[in-house]
Amino acid sequence: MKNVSIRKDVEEFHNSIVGLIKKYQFRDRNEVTSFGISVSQCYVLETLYFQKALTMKKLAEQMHLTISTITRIVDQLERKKFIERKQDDKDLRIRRITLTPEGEKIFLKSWANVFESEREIFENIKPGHRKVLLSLLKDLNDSVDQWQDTCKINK
Amino acid sequence: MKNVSIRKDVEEFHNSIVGLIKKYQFRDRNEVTSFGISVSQCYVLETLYFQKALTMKKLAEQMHLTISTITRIVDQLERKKFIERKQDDKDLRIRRITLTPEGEKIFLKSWANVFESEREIFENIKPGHRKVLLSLLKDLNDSVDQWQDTCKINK
DNA sequence: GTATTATACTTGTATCTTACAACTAAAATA
DNA sequence: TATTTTAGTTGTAAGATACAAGTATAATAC
Repeated sequence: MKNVSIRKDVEEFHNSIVGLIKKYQFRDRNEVTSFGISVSQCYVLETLYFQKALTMKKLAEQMHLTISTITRIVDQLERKKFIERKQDDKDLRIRRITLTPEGEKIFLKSWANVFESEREIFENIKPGHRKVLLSLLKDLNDSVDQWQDTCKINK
Repeated sequence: MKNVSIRKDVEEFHNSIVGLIKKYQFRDRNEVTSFGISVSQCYVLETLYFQKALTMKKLAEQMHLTISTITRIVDQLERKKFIERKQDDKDLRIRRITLTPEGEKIFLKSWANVFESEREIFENIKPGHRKVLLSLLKDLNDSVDQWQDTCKINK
């Protein structure tokens, strides 16, 4: 009986998560790409906006992508002059990626858009539930991190 | 003061959502693709498993993709013999997509995998918080739907 | 009852996404 | 100094996605 009910819960959980992912991917494609950058490109700009001068490796970790994938995205952004690759002074293997002023500008523009929709979505949630939601989303993020860590250990 | 605090909340909300999306995409790429199907393909199989004989249009709506994208994914799955396109009896324009036995088999296999990880993630959440999380995730889904509807009206 | 319009889907094309394996260059270690 | 490890790039290949243009069928309009 206990097992059946948790199974139902996990199913419901799964459906909600999958639903959110599909909807948010759809939202991002529509809200971001109108600014001449792709969704992945925007994520990289966002990451660089909040954490300056990251290496390719750090970027890959934060985006949950391989370094080779990051190389391609960074290539695209460099071609568009939105970021710069600079060699590290001490360790010549390392690239430090930084936003250019244009990159910052385009990011803020597209971000304003996304932020506005995020605000509308968040404000559809009953005021009394908002803080709880934020706290549970944080827990959920931690929980996925934890799961990923135990996965790595098993491999 | 009120505005500043809601702005902070929305930022936190945004970060949690983006974090979840990246992590879950990563999870899905790794858990699903080892079975010889891609993530999108698996989503289509899942949708068809729970709702038999959908049309291309219905599939597209549920996946939040265009019909032309669905055509490509369904092409791939048909080539692999995991689904069948059948013409509707009454309206010859309409295709009804159904899982083949092999399609059902491969879906259940990959789904078992995903389900297991979903269970682990869900069980990392404190037991007392689980029901609340489920309920809030549902609210959040509704909220995104609502936002998308108002978007459509404005266009 | 044909002519027009709308619907359901497919195809051509273009760009983005992503990973793996093989490579280069630099640093660390033995 | 020789070997191994680390950081990153490139070749290659498959998938993901949309838009616009096309085809076939159904619905509507007159």
